[in-house]
Amino acid sequence: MARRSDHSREELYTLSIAAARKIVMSEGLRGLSSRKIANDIGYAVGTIYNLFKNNDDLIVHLNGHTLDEMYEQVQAHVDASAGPKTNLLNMTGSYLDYAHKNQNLWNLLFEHRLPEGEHLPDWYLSKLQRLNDLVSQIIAPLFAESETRKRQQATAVILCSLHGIGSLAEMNKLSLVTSETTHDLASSFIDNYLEGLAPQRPG
Amino acid sequence: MARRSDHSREELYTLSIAAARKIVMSEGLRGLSSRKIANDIGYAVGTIYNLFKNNDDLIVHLNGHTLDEMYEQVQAHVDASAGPKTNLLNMTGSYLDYAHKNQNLWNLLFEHRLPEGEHLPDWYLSKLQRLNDLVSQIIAPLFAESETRKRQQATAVILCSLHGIGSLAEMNKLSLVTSETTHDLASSFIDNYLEGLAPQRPG
DNA sequence: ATTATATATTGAACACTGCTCAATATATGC
DNA sequence: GCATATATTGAGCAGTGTTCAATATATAAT
Repeated sequence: MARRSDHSREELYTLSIAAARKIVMSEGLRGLSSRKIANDIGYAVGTIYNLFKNNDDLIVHLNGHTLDEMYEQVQAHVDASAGPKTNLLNMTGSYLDYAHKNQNLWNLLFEHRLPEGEHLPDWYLSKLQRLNDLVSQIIAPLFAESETRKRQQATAVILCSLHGIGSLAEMNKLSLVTSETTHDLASSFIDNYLEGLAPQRPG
Repeated sequence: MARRSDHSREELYTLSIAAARKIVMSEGLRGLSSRKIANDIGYAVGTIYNLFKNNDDLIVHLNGHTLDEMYEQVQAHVDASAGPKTNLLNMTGSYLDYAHKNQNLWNLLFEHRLPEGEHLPDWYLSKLQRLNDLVSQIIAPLFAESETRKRQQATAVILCSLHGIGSLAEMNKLSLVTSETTHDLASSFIDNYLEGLAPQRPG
Protein backbone atom coordinates (compact mmCIF):
# COMPACT_ATOMS: atom_id res chain seq x y z
CA MET A 1 0.00 0.00 0.00
CA ALA A 2 0.97 3.59 -0.04
CA ARG A 3 0.02 6.96 1.31
CA ARG A 4 -3.68 6.94 2.01
CA SER A 5 -3.43 10.68 1.64
CA ASP A 6 -5.63 11.02 4.69
CA HIS A 7 -2.73 12.53 6.57
CA SER A 8 0.75 13.74 5.86
CA ARG A 9 3.70 12.25 7.66
CA GLU A 10 3.77 15.19 10.03
CA GLU A 11 0.08 14.93 10.74
CA LEU A 12 0.53 11.27 11.54
CA TYR A 13 3.38 12.13 13.89
CA THR A 14 1.22 14.67 15.68
CA LEU A 15 -1.71 12.29 15.85
CA SER A 16 0.42 9.50 17.30
CA ILE A 17 1.98 11.68 19.97
CA ALA A 18 -1.43 13.08 20.87
CA ALA A 19 -2.86 9.57 21.18
CA ALA A 20 0.09 8.41 23.28
CA ARG A 21 -0.26 11.49 25.44
CA LYS A 22 -3.92 10.82 26.08
CA ILE A 23 -3.25 7.21 27.00
CA VAL A 24 -0.40 8.08 29.36
CA MET A 25 -2.42 10.84 31.00
CA SER A 26 -5.25 8.49 31.85
CA GLU A 27 -3.49 5.16 32.32
CA GLY A 28 0.19 5.89 32.81
CA LEU A 29 3.06 4.16 31.07
CA ARG A 30 1.52 0.79 31.87
CA GLY A 31 -1.43 1.48 29.61
CA LEU A 32 0.65 2.52 26.62
CA SER A 33 1.08 0.15 23.68
CA SER A 34 1.78 0.62 20.01
CA ARG A 35 -1.35 -1.29 19.07
CA LYS A 36 -3.48 1.00 21.20
CA ILE A 37 -1.98 4.08 19.59
CA ALA A 38 -2.46 2.62 16.13
CA ASN A 39 -6.05 1.82 16.94
CA ASP A 40 -6.68 5.31 18.25
CA ILE A 41 -5.45 7.01 15.12
CA GLY A 42 -7.09 4.52 12.79
CA TYR A 43 -3.96 2.99 11.29
CA ALA A 44 -2.25 -0.37 11.56
CA VAL A 45 0.57 -1.14 13.98
CA GLY A 46 3.17 -1.09 11.26
CA THR A 47 2.50 2.56 10.56
CA ILE A 48 3.64 3.48 14.06
CA TYR A 49 6.93 1.75 13.30
CA ASN A 50 7.22 3.68 10.10
CA LEU A 51 7.05 6.89 12.13
CA PHE A 52 9.13 5.87 15.13
CA LYS A 53 12.11 3.60 15.43
CA ASN A 54 10.46 1.75 18.29
CA ASN A 55 8.45 2.22 21.43
CA ASP A 56 11.31 3.87 23.31
CA ASP A 57 11.75 6.36 20.51
CA LEU A 58 8.08 7.23 20.64
CA ILE A 59 8.23 7.78 24.38
CA VAL A 60 11.26 10.02 24.03
CA HIS A 61 9.33 12.10 21.51
CA LEU A 62 6.34 12.28 23.82
CA ASN A 63 8.66 13.34 26.63
CA GLY A 64 10.10 16.00 24.38
CA HIS A 65 6.60 17.35 23.88
CA THR A 66 6.05 17.34 27.64
CA LEU A 67 9.32 19.18 28.19
CA ASP A 68 8.24 21.84 25.73
CA GLU A 69 4.91 22.31 27.42
CA MET A 70 6.46 22.47 30.85
CA TYR A 71 9.20 24.83 29.80
CA GLU A 72 6.69 27.22 28.32
CA GLN A 73 4.72 27.35 31.54
CA VAL A 74 7.80 27.72 33.70
CA GLN A 75 9.38 30.37 31.55
CA ALA A 76 6.19 32.42 31.57
CA HIS A 77 6.62 32.88 35.30
CA VAL A 78 10.11 34.30 35.10
CA ASP A 79 10.35 38.06 35.10
CA ALA A 80 13.54 39.60 33.80
CA SER A 81 13.18 42.57 36.11
CA ALA A 82 12.64 40.54 39.26
CA GLY A 83 15.33 39.29 41.63
CA PRO A 84 16.71 35.73 41.83
CA LYS A 85 14.69 34.72 44.85
CA THR A 86 11.37 35.89 43.45
CA ASN A 87 12.09 34.25 40.15
CA LEU A 88 13.16 31.00 41.73
CA LEU A 89 10.05 30.87 43.86
CA ASN A 90 7.83 31.55 40.87
CA MET A 91 9.71 29.13 38.71
CA THR A 92 9.64 26.26 41.17
CA GLY A 93 6.01 27.03 41.89
CA SER A 94 4.98 26.70 38.27
CA TYR A 95 7.21 23.67 37.84
CA LEU A 96 5.60 21.86 40.73
CA ASP A 97 2.19 22.95 39.54
CA TYR A 98 2.83 21.44 36.17
CA ALA A 99 4.11 18.22 37.73
CA HIS A 100 1.07 18.00 39.93
CA LYS A 101 -1.48 18.73 37.24
CA ASN A 102 0.14 16.38 34.74
CA GLN A 103 1.36 13.67 37.04
CA ASN A 104 1.48 10.80 34.59
CA LEU A 105 3.15 12.84 31.87
CA TRP A 106 5.67 14.25 34.27
CA ASN A 107 6.37 10.85 35.78
CA LEU A 108 7.03 9.45 32.35
CA LEU A 109 9.97 11.84 32.04
CA PHE A 110 11.80 9.88 34.71
CA GLU A 111 10.02 6.56 34.82
CA HIS A 112 11.16 5.76 31.33
CA ARG A 113 14.72 4.64 30.88
CA LEU A 114 16.40 3.77 27.61
CA PRO A 115 17.86 0.28 27.26
CA GLU A 116 21.41 -0.26 28.43
CA GLY A 117 23.83 1.50 26.14
CA GLU A 118 21.36 3.76 24.33
CA HIS A 119 21.54 7.49 24.78
CA LEU A 120 19.08 10.35 24.61
CA PRO A 121 19.23 12.22 21.29
CA ASP A 122 20.82 15.66 21.12
CA TRP A 123 17.57 17.47 20.43
CA TYR A 124 16.25 16.05 23.68
CA LEU A 125 19.31 16.99 25.66
CA SER A 126 19.04 20.53 24.42
CA LYS A 127 15.48 20.71 25.67
CA LEU A 128 16.86 19.82 29.08
CA GLN A 129 19.67 22.28 28.66
CA ARG A 130 17.11 25.06 28.26
CA LEU A 131 15.90 24.49 31.79
CA ASN A 132 19.44 24.52 33.02
CA ASP A 133 20.08 27.79 31.22
CA LEU A 134 16.94 29.35 32.60
CA VAL A 135 17.95 28.62 36.19
CA SER A 136 21.49 29.71 35.50
CA GLN A 137 20.23 33.04 34.19
CA ILE A 138 17.94 33.53 37.12
CA ILE A 139 20.70 33.15 39.67
CA ALA A 140 23.30 35.04 37.66
CA PRO A 141 23.02 38.20 39.80
CA LEU A 142 24.27 36.22 42.79
CA PHE A 143 27.64 35.53 41.23
CA ALA A 144 30.59 37.40 39.89
CA GLU A 145 31.55 36.94 36.26
CA SER A 146 34.47 34.78 37.26
CA GLU A 147 32.45 32.39 39.37
CA THR A 148 31.10 30.35 36.50
CA ARG A 149 31.81 27.07 38.18
CA LYS A 150 30.11 28.00 41.41
CA ARG A 151 27.16 29.24 39.41
CA GLN A 152 26.91 26.07 37.38
CA GLN A 153 27.11 24.03 40.53
CA ALA A 154 24.32 26.01 42.15
CA THR A 155 22.21 25.63 39.03
CA ALA A 156 22.61 21.89 39.17
CA VAL A 157 21.79 21.72 42.86
CA ILE A 158 18.65 23.77 42.36
CA LEU A 159 17.45 21.62 39.49
CA CYS A 160 18.22 18.41 41.35
CA SER A 161 16.52 19.50 44.51
CA LEU A 162 13.49 20.68 42.67
CA HIS A 163 13.30 17.42 40.84
CA GLY A 164 13.71 15.48 44.05
CA ILE A 165 10.90 17.36 45.73
CA GLY A 166 8.54 16.79 42.85
CA SER A 167 9.60 13.22 42.43
CA LEU A 168 9.38 11.97 45.99
CA ALA A 169 6.29 13.93 46.84
CA GLU A 170 4.25 12.99 43.80
CA MET A 171 5.22 9.39 44.04
CA ASN A 172 4.18 9.27 47.67
CA LYS A 173 7.23 7.24 48.44
CA LEU A 174 7.99 9.32 51.46
CA SER A 175 5.53 9.62 54.25
CA LEU A 176 6.81 13.14 54.60
CA VAL A 177 4.00 14.23 52.36
CA THR A 178 1.68 14.07 55.30
CA SER A 179 1.94 17.67 56.30
CA GLU A 180 4.49 19.26 54.01
CA THR A 181 3.40 20.44 50.59
CA THR A 182 5.83 20.50 47.72
CA HIS A 183 5.61 24.27 47.64
CA ASP A 184 6.59 24.55 51.28
CA LEU A 185 9.55 22.28 50.73
CA ALA A 186 10.63 24.23 47.66
CA SER A 187 10.52 27.53 49.45
CA SER A 188 12.36 26.12 52.45
CA PHE A 189 15.02 24.93 50.08
CA ILE A 190 15.26 28.20 48.20
CA ASP A 191 15.23 30.38 51.27
CA ASN A 192 18.01 28.52 52.98
CA TYR A 193 20.12 27.57 50.02
CA LEU A 194 20.21 31.13 48.75
CA GLU A 195 21.00 32.33 52.24
CA GLY A 196 24.01 30.06 52.15
CA LEU A 197 25.08 31.22 48.73
CA ALA A 198 25.01 34.90 49.56
CA PRO A 199 24.72 35.37 53.29
CA GLN A 200 23.48 38.78 54.34
CA ARG A 201 25.67 39.40 57.28
CA PRO A 202 24.44 42.38 59.22
CA GLY A 203 27.14 44.77 60.33
CA MET B 1 2.24 -31.81 43.46
CA ALA B 2 3.44 -30.69 46.80
CA ARG B 3 6.52 -29.55 48.63
CA ARG B 4 9.53 -31.00 46.92
CA SER B 5 11.26 -30.57 50.23
CA ASP B 6 14.21 -29.16 48.39
CA HIS B 7 13.58 -25.80 49.97
CA SER B 8 11.35 -24.32 52.59
CA ARG B 9 9.03 -21.47 51.75
CA GLU B 10 11.48 -18.99 53.22
CA GLU B 11 14.36 -20.46 51.29
CA LEU B 12 12.35 -20.14 48.10
CA TYR B 13 11.59 -16.54 48.93
CA THR B 14 15.26 -15.80 49.47
CA LEU B 15 16.24 -17.64 46.31
CA SER B 16 13.69 -15.75 44.23
CA ILE B 17 14.73 -12.35 45.50
CA ALA B 18 18.37 -13.23 44.97
CA ALA B 19 17.66 -14.32 41.41
CA ALA B 20 15.63 -11.18 40.72
CA ARG B 21 18.39 -9.09 42.21
CA LYS B 22 21.00 -10.66 39.99
CA ILE B 23 18.90 -10.12 36.89
CA VAL B 24 18.15 -6.50 37.72
CA MET B 25 21.79 -5.80 38.52
CA SER B 26 22.95 -7.01 35.16
CA GLU B 27 20.01 -6.20 32.88
CA GLY B 28 17.85 -3.69 34.71
CA LEU B 29 14.10 -3.84 35.10
CA ARG B 30 13.72 -4.57 31.41
CA GLY B 31 15.42 -7.93 31.78
CA LEU B 32 13.29 -9.09 34.67
CA SER B 33 10.57 -11.66 34.12
CA SER B 34 8.89 -14.24 36.31
CA ARG B 35 9.83 -17.01 33.92
CA LYS B 36 13.49 -16.03 34.10
CA ILE B 37 13.42 -16.06 37.87
CA ALA B 38 11.66 -19.41 37.93
CA ASN B 39 14.23 -20.82 35.56
CA ASP B 40 17.10 -19.50 37.64
CA ILE B 41 15.90 -21.13 40.82
CA GLY B 42 14.87 -24.35 39.10
CA TYR B 43 11.13 -24.12 39.68
CA ALA B 44 8.12 -23.54 37.45
CA VAL B 45 6.52 -20.14 36.90
CA GLY B 46 3.57 -20.98 39.06
CA THR B 47 5.78 -21.31 42.11
CA ILE B 48 6.77 -17.66 41.84
CA TYR B 49 3.10 -16.76 41.98
CA ASN B 50 2.67 -18.93 45.02
CA LEU B 51 5.33 -16.84 46.76
CA PHE B 52 4.38 -13.40 45.48
CA LYS B 53 1.03 -11.90 44.65
CA ASN B 54 2.34 -10.77 41.29
CA ASN B 55 5.32 -9.19 39.58
CA ASP B 56 4.79 -5.82 41.25
CA ASP B 57 4.74 -7.48 44.64
CA LEU B 58 8.00 -9.22 43.90
CA ILE B 59 9.63 -5.96 42.86
CA VAL B 60 8.45 -4.24 46.03
CA HIS B 61 10.06 -7.02 48.03
CA LEU B 62 13.28 -6.72 46.08
CA ASN B 63 13.20 -2.98 46.66
CA GLY B 64 12.70 -3.61 50.35
CA HIS B 65 15.85 -5.69 50.32
CA THR B 66 17.70 -2.92 48.54
CA LEU B 67 16.48 -0.38 51.09
CA ASP B 68 17.78 -2.57 53.90
CA GLU B 69 21.18 -2.91 52.30
CA MET B 70 21.43 0.79 51.59
CA TYR B 71 20.26 1.78 55.02
CA GLU B 72 22.86 -0.41 56.65
CA GLN B 73 25.65 1.18 54.66
CA VAL B 74 24.38 4.70 55.24
CA GLN B 75 23.83 4.20 58.95
CA ALA B 76 27.32 2.82 59.39
CA HIS B 77 28.69 6.20 58.38
CA VAL B 78 26.78 8.16 60.99
CA ASP B 79 28.66 8.89 64.17
CA ALA B 80 26.61 9.82 67.21
CA SER B 81 29.37 12.03 68.55
CA ALA B 82 29.87 13.99 65.35
CA GLY B 83 28.13 17.21 64.37
CA PRO B 84 25.24 17.55 61.91
CA LYS B 85 27.35 18.75 59.03
CA THR B 86 29.93 15.99 59.28
CA ASN B 87 27.23 13.39 59.61
CA LEU B 88 25.27 14.74 56.69
CA LEU B 89 28.33 14.77 54.49
CA ASN B 90 29.20 11.22 55.44
CA MET B 91 25.65 10.09 55.07
CA THR B 92 25.11 11.62 51.65
CA GLY B 93 28.49 10.36 50.59
CA SER B 94 27.70 6.75 51.42
CA TYR B 95 24.22 7.12 49.97
CA LEU B 96 25.55 8.34 46.65
CA ASP B 97 28.23 5.69 46.71
CA TYR B 98 25.63 3.02 47.12
CA ALA B 99 23.52 4.47 44.34
CA HIS B 100 26.51 4.59 42.05
CA LYS B 101 27.77 1.11 42.77
CA ASN B 102 24.32 -0.44 42.52
CA GLN B 103 22.83 1.68 39.79
CA ASN B 104 20.24 -0.74 38.51
CA LEU B 105 19.06 -1.74 41.96
CA TRP B 106 18.86 1.84 43.09
CA ASN B 107 17.08 2.92 39.94
CA LEU B 108 14.50 0.23 40.45
CA LEU B 109 13.49 1.94 43.69
CA PHE B 110 12.09 4.82 41.67
CA GLU B 111 11.65 3.41 38.21
CA HIS B 112 9.01 1.02 39.43
CA ARG B 113 5.56 2.41 40.07
CA LEU B 114 2.60 0.50 41.37
CA PRO B 115 -0.53 0.43 39.21
CA GLU B 116 -3.02 3.24 39.65
CA GLY B 117 -4.75 2.95 42.99
CA GLU B 118 -2.37 0.49 44.65
CA HIS B 119 -0.29 1.55 47.59
CA LEU B 120 3.02 0.54 49.07
CA PRO B 121 2.65 -1.81 52.04
CA ASP B 122 3.28 -0.53 55.56
CA TRP B 123 6.43 -2.55 56.10
CA TYR B 124 7.90 -0.84 53.05
CA LEU B 125 6.87 2.62 54.18
CA SER B 126 8.53 2.03 57.52
CA LYS B 127 11.78 1.15 55.79
CA LEU B 128 11.57 4.55 54.15
CA GLN B 129 10.65 6.13 57.45
CA ARG B 130 13.91 4.86 58.93
CA LEU B 131 15.87 7.00 56.51
CA ASN B 132 13.72 9.95 57.39
CA ASP B 133 14.32 9.35 61.08
CA LEU B 134 18.04 9.03 60.58
CA VAL B 135 18.28 12.41 58.88
CA SER B 136 15.96 13.94 61.41
CA GLN B 137 18.19 12.73 64.21
CA ILE B 138 21.32 13.98 62.52
CA ILE B 139 20.04 17.50 62.20
CA ALA B 140 18.36 17.57 65.59
CA PRO B 141 21.10 19.70 67.21
CA LEU B 142 20.24 22.51 64.80
CA PHE B 143 16.75 22.97 66.18
CA ALA B 144 15.07 23.78 69.42
CA GLU B 145 12.70 21.24 70.94
CA SER B 146 9.72 23.31 69.87
CA GLU B 147 10.74 23.57 66.23
CA THR B 148 9.54 20.11 65.25
CA ARG B 149 7.87 21.35 62.11
CA LYS B 150 10.89 23.24 60.87
CA ARG B 151 12.98 20.19 61.61
CA GLN B 152 10.67 17.86 59.76
CA GLN B 153 10.64 20.22 56.82
CA ALA B 154 14.41 20.37 56.68
CA THR B 155 14.57 16.58 56.87
CA ALA B 156 12.28 16.31 53.89
CA VAL B 157 14.23 18.87 51.89
CA ILE B 158 17.49 17.09 52.58
CA LEU B 159 16.11 13.72 51.54
CA CYS B 160 14.50 15.14 48.43
CA SER B 161 17.57 17.02 47.34
CA LEU B 162 19.77 14.04 47.92
CA HIS B 163 17.42 11.90 45.91
CA GLY B 164 17.30 14.46 43.15
CA ILE B 165 21.06 14.63 42.91
CA GLY B 166 21.40 10.87 42.73
CA SER B 167 18.50 10.53 40.37
CA LEU B 168 19.37 13.13 37.78
CA ALA B 169 23.06 12.44 37.85
CA GLU B 170 22.87 8.68 37.54
CA MET B 171 20.27 8.85 34.86
CA ASN B 172 22.39 11.25 32.83
CA LYS B 173 19.31 13.22 32.03
CA LEU B 174 21.07 16.45 32.80
CA SER B 175 24.14 17.48 30.93
CA LEU B 176 25.25 18.95 34.22
CA VAL B 177 27.05 15.74 34.91
CA THR B 178 29.79 16.85 32.61
CA SER B 179 31.94 18.45 35.25
CA GLU B 180 30.06 18.22 38.52
CA THR B 181 30.19 15.03 40.50
CA THR B 182 27.31 14.00 42.69
CA HIS B 183 29.50 14.43 45.76
CA ASP B 184 30.33 18.00 44.83
CA LEU B 185 26.68 18.77 44.35
CA ALA B 186 25.75 17.15 47.63
CA SER B 187 28.32 19.10 49.58
CA SER B 188 27.34 22.33 47.85
CA PHE B 189 23.80 21.63 48.90
CA ILE B 190 24.67 20.76 52.48
CA ASP B 191 27.07 23.62 52.98
CA ASN B 192 24.67 26.24 51.79
CA TYR B 193 21.43 24.80 53.06
CA LEU B 194 22.81 24.38 56.56
CA GLU B 195 24.22 27.89 56.40
CA GLY B 196 20.71 29.08 55.71
CA LEU B 197 19.25 27.04 58.54
CA ALA B 198 21.65 28.27 61.15
CA PRO B 199 23.62 31.22 59.84
CA GLN B 200 26.84 31.90 61.69
CA ARG B 201 26.77 35.64 61.76
CA PRO B 202 30.09 36.99 62.86
CA GLY B 203 29.84 39.73 65.42
C1' DA C 1 -1.51 7.86 -21.07
C1' DT C 2 1.36 4.43 -19.78
C1' DT C 3 4.97 2.65 -17.37
C1' DA C 4 8.36 2.52 -13.70
C1' DT C 5 9.88 3.65 -9.26
C1' DA C 6 9.49 4.68 -4.66
C1' DT C 7 7.25 4.38 -0.54
C1' DA C 8 3.17 4.22 2.80
C1' DT C 9 0.36 0.78 4.75
C1' DT C 10 -1.14 -3.52 6.14
C1' DG C 11 -1.58 -7.46 9.22
C1' DA C 12 -0.05 -12.09 9.90
C1' DA C 13 3.66 -14.06 12.40
C1' DC C 14 7.32 -14.73 16.09
C1' DA C 15 8.99 -14.65 20.44
C1' DC C 16 8.19 -12.83 24.34
C1' DT C 17 5.34 -11.16 28.64
C1' DG C 18 2.13 -11.60 33.19
C1' DC C 19 -0.92 -14.49 35.11
C1' DT C 20 -4.39 -18.36 35.98
C1' DC C 21 -5.91 -22.78 37.15
C1' DA C 22 -7.06 -27.67 36.74
C1' DA C 23 -4.31 -31.49 37.43
C1' DT C 24 -1.11 -33.79 40.23
C1' DA C 25 2.37 -35.13 43.65
C1' DT C 26 3.89 -34.97 48.14
C1' DA C 27 3.83 -34.05 53.21
C1' DT C 28 1.33 -34.01 57.36
C1' DG C 29 -2.62 -35.08 60.82
C1' DC C 30 -5.65 -38.65 62.31
C1' DG D 1 -3.16 -46.49 55.95
C1' DC D 2 -6.31 -42.94 54.84
C1' DA D 3 -7.80 -38.18 54.45
C1' DT D 4 -6.74 -33.60 54.06
C1' DA D 5 -4.17 -29.82 52.89
C1' DT D 6 -1.04 -27.62 50.08
C1' DA D 7 3.17 -27.12 47.00
C1' DT D 8 4.20 -27.59 42.23
C1' DT D 9 3.54 -27.98 37.55
C1' DG D 10 2.94 -26.33 32.83
C1' DA D 11 -0.29 -25.73 29.27
C1' DG D 12 -3.12 -21.94 28.00
C1' DC D 13 -5.00 -17.07 27.43
C1' DA D 14 -4.60 -12.51 26.33
C1' DG D 15 -1.61 -9.30 25.83
C1' DT D 16 3.09 -7.15 24.38
C1' DG D 17 7.09 -5.18 20.88
C1' DT D 18 8.76 -5.78 16.52
C1' DT D 19 9.48 -7.48 11.76
C1' DC D 20 8.59 -7.99 7.00
C1' DA D 21 6.66 -9.81 2.69
C1' DA D 22 2.83 -8.40 0.30
C1' DT D 23 0.25 -4.76 -1.58
C1' DA D 24 -1.78 -0.27 -2.80
C1' DT D 25 -1.13 4.24 -3.99
C1' DA D 26 1.35 8.54 -5.25
C1' DT D 27 4.81 10.52 -7.95
C1' DA D 28 8.34 10.78 -11.76
C1' DA D 29 9.77 9.36 -16.32
C1' DT D 30 8.73 8.16 -20.72
